[in-house]
Amino acid sequence: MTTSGSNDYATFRRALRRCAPSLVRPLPWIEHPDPWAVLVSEVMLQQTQVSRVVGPWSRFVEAFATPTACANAPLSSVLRLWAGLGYHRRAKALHDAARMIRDEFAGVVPRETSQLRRLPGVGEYTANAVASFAFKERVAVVDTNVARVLARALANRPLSAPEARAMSQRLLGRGESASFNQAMLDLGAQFCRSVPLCASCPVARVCRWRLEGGADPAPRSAGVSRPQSRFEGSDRQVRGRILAQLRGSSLSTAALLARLDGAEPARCRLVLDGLIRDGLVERRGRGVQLAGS
DNA sequence: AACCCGGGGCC
DNA sequence: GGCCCAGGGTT
Repeated sequence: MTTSGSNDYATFRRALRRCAPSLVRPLPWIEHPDPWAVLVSEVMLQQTQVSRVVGPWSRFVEAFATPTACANAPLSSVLRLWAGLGYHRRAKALHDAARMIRDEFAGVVPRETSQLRRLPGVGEYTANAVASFAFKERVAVVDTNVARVLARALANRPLSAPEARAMSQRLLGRGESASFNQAMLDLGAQFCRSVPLCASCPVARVCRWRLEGGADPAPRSAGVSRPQSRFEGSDRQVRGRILAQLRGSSLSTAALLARLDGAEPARCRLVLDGLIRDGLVERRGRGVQLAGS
């Protein structure tokens, strides 16, 4: 069988380390000294491109410099700072996480992945990312970018998520983890993209897919991210419109429905009920407003 | 395992 | 129009 030996791992590790300095992007949360600021960035970056996070992240960490400051604020304030990011349940989860940090962790972001995983909205990826980037714990971070790099450069075959995690931990070796993880993310984001840019890729000379050929071993997000349903005409789109309206001001239900022209009122009411169930919106008299106003 | 959750950029 | 994006939670 054509398994890749430890030699291949060492070769790739060296190549990555050599080009890592040229890969790093000047993003404000990289090497940021405050674990809270790192946690905020990682939650915002879930399924969201880097370019869309920079502005909201800066405003957010300025408004809430500590978990306790965020925890003491109403959810409505957090939702207003979330404008432009989407997936608003993340905003509530982060607010709830801030309250858990305040109440159960003495206001200090925990450093162990097992404790980080207890925070709402923090899954395996985010826990490992915070542990590595904020606390320099020796854990491998596997997101859609890293999974692509592993499948193409090291395996040259599709990888399951568990396989990708195991490979990444092995590739990490004993070296310092934060710069390794950052280099893997940057490589995946800038060269080993969904549509790869092999001609200019700095590790093309040690890439198994490049050397051996064959079909792309990492089509459609390398199996780590899942395909998403259509957005146009979806409930998600209506949810976004409702929250955009309520970010401006509280509204009577009638006024809200009038501002959602194009969507049937019956469906809008159901979507609104969903937002209330999610704890993002609350009723007030005959009207509705952002929760925690 | 399948489904839900934003929204803009890109082809 | 379809695919992508520093994923996580619920059923």
